Amino acid sequence: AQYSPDLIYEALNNCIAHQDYFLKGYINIVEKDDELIFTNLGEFIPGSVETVVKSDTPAERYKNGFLAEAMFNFKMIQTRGGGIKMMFNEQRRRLFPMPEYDLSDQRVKVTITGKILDPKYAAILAQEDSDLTLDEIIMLDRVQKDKGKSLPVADIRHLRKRRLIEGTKPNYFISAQVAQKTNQKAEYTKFRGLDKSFYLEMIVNAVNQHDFLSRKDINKILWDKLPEIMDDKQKTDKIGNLIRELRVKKEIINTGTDGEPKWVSLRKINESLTGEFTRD
DNA sequence: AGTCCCCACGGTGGCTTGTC
DNA sequence: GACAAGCCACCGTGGGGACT
Repeated sequence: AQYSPDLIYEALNNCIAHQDYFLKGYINIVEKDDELIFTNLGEFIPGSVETVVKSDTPAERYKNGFLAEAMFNFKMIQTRGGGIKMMFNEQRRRLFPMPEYDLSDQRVKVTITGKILDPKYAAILAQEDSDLTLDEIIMLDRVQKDKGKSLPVADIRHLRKRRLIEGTKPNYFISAQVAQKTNQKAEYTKFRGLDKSFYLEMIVNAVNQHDFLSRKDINKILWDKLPEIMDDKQKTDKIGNLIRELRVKKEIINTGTDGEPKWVSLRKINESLTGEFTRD
């Protein structure tokens, strides 16, 4: 990728000379796909990254020589000697995800991603009239990384109020506002999914068009229409719930077995019955 | 015969949203 | 702020097919 072995060695040398908040010890730098992962045994003195980023403490107080130097050497930042907050701002400038800190197990682990994860996240950062605070960007970063699962309720409320995110737990996603501004409407629809009534109608129509449909058939019909953010399990559950709803409403009925279902349209059965009567 | 897997089915609890 | 409604995820149970 973009980081050469020479740069890594140089960074390592500089790291050892420039540890401020890291205890001396073994420093590991791993380059993986488009990520750089720094690991260093020791304690993170400021306590939490949050306090550093959110406080208005002068940058130099929380300067982290090791990381800043390494990032400079990796050409990830433009100037030497920045603090932790600057790292966040640099990632912001490049429309990349925020640095990921893991402070568990008596070590400091920082993951810097060097690529755009969610185009909508990048688009919202790139907006010229964007008035986002760094806090908000960090929140949005959580949404692009884990659909906001790790965000406290207050943050979710805030983002929703600002119309930066939509969706409901556990499927938050970055809002349509951005999608419209950046001509990503089709992409947005794929993410948001469609009305439930649309899915129900699709099943009913499909069942009407065939003698019967297996569960696999129904899966195949709906799978690509469901939001991209859903994983396989969620899609399976979702379709199961849809089928269940139609069954309860007596729109469809399973004429097969549980193991090998054959879903048929009840309306169609009724029509064919009355049809036979009227024909003769 | 035993095991594994898929799925239906009914039930339920958590969460969000809308309404009053 | 209370309440209902809707949606989602998960559970246990059990039938049935495929495979060994």
